[in-house]
Amino acid sequence: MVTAHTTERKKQIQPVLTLPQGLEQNLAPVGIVNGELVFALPAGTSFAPQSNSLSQKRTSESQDENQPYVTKPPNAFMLYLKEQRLHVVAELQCKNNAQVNTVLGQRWRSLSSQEQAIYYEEAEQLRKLHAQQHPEWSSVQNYGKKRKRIRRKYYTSAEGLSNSS
DNA sequence: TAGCCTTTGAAGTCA
DNA sequence: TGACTTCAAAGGCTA
Repeated sequence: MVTAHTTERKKQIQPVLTLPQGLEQNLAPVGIVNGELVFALPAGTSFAPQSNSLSQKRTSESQDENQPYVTKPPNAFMLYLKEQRLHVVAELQCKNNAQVNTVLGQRWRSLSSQEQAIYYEEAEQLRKLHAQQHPEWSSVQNYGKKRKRIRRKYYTSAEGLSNSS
């Protein structure tokens, strides 16, 4: 199931879960969850969250253990980071994420509670959706796997098609 | 090439 | 119940 943001919001938020090209147009909405259209993926089809090559890699690693890797749902600040990172990178002319994230942390704290509430609400919906999709999942399952990761800076649409869900 | 840096928040464990 | 730990994103940097 994939949630698409179709409702108007005070602040435009890009979809956190981005479908590979060509797949989105083949989907039909199957319902509405929290005011958002929910799509069902075709049988045997999975997708990867945007820029989630790492998750895809983790999935393949975990498949050795017959345990599909389920990524932790992002919190409100993570959603804010994802949305604003490119703006700050362009603004600062700096791709150092440690520095960029420091700036975004400061900006996050300077946001009004109303502005932050948009992201909290978004994160809450993603948590609920995640809980529906993976009712048995616990964040503890991912402990100890982060530092075993193999990082790849880029991913292809083909990679994005083969993530677990 | 694996892991750190850097941020906030969620969620889990433990005393 | 509070303190603590780990992971979520992300790409440059370091050993």
